[in-house]
Amino acid sequence: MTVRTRFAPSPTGYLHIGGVRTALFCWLFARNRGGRFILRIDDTDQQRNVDEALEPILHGLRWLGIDWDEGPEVGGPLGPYYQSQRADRYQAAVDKLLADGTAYRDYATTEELQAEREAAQREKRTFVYSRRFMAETPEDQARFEAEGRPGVVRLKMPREGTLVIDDLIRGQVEFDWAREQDHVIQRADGSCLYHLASVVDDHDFEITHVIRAEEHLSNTPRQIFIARSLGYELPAYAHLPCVAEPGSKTKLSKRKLAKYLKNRDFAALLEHGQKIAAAIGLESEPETFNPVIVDFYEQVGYLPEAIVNYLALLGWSLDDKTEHFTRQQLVEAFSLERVNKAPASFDPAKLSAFQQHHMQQAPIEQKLAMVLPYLQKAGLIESPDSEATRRKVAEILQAAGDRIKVAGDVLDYAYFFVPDDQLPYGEKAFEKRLRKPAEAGELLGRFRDRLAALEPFEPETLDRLLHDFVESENVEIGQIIHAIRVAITGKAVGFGLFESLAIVGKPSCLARIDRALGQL
RNA sequence: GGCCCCGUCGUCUAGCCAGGUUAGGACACAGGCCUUUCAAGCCUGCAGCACGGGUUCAAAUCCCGUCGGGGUCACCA
Repeated sequence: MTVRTRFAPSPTGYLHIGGVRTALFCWLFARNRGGRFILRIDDTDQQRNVDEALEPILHGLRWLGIDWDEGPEVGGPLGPYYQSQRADRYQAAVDKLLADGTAYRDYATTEELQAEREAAQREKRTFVYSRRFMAETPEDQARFEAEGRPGVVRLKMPREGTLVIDDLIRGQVEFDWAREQDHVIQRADGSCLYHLASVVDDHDFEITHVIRAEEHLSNTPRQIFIARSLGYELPAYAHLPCVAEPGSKTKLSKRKLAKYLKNRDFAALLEHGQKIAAAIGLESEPETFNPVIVDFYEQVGYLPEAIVNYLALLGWSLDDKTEHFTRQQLVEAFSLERVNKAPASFDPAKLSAFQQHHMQQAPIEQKLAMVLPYLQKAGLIESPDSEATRRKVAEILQAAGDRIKVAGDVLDYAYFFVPDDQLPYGEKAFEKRLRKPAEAGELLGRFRDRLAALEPFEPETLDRLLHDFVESENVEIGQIIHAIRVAITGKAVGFGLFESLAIVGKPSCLARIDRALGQL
């Protein structure tokens, strides 16, 4: 039997980090078993523009390399894959349920239902609908309709016995049928609700394993009831623990950004992103730019491999030591048996660590491709295709080594691209390294003259030059080196000074030193 | 509140099913080394079986209870 799994997002306009973890596990399981991964769009309740709201979700999944074998844009033999286009299938199911007596037409008003619910609460008993307005005969139906009552279709749930669900992750879970509600499956206007639609689609799409978040565990009895009533073979169920807030066990939510900002690591992650967004002129309001949303990571220049690796380890592990996986290794190693039951909280610091690790592994060519768009968007380079630009950026990347953690970090090195007369100086650094030390100006002036005569202008020759200089001047290297760095880069920190000077080039180095000296 | 689920360092986790480990790893944090700065790297350290009973020669592991946390209780998905 071919394994078939599905991920069923609603078109909400964004891809949530918790949602993508669910999608990833479904995908990994299908790929591990040589099966198919299906994308289904749960748009039964959508008024808005579905295509527009779906686009970021499809884009995010693609970016992460979570590809689907059937679904939007790729089609498939069992489509359509949009619930909004499958109304006839749901109607057929409702008709069958009605005919078999496992569902009924109900004419209770919202108020009447609410009254029953409150009464039950007062008497401290579990609410179950009295079925007072259940139409058992065509006569009942005619009467209720004559009264002008709106009718819906409800499930006629069993009122005794227990259900045992064999969950692949949680083991056997028991429910009392008597506590399950007669849920509405079809509204008065004929539209069908999620539970009915989901069960019908899982059957039609031949889903073998329903892998989803824990929040659906308590929905499972009614879905099993529907499936059984329709004579469907049940899929296997696997309920994943939820992805929780940083430092908590509560489900991660897009809306609680203000709360998460109290977490130091989370705040640092967002702030880092905002700095990059600002430099490339990207809007960064929380609706769209937010570490709970996958887009954020693409926008600031994370590696999809790093996100996937981190997310895979949120609730799953292979053993006691393996942490770093390639996509292929994950596919080979993944199994539902090793998924945890307890919620796993999202740790921004650990995500960053994975990003750093994967970035270190990335070849320079890949980093170059990642980084060029940022320089271009920031207006620092004209064309990313120019050979001279590529060579220069590659040199910077080489010299920067591990300092560039996300692609957007390349903007920390904007000083290699700005015109000499527009180089911004860090005020504190300039004060400390150039203005305050009494000898800094004179020393720097004399070093400038040596620099002017240097040929060739390379890291090795620069290194020798400076060491000769400090020896002949009889000063400590610390007395001059910081002054040079600030004069050339405007900053107190950066990668190797000699590489920096060589990349800036002799004419610019001299111009920048002259300008700094002029401001003392 | 009812029902369901869960509980090992601050966080992600290994170990639990088949009882015997100095309870292992990673991130974070602290200190050190390296060093022209910042990173990186290397070394060291800090820190955990929620609690209480029971079973047993022996319990993180099996059983019972308590406490704590989470999910869910829609004509949302």
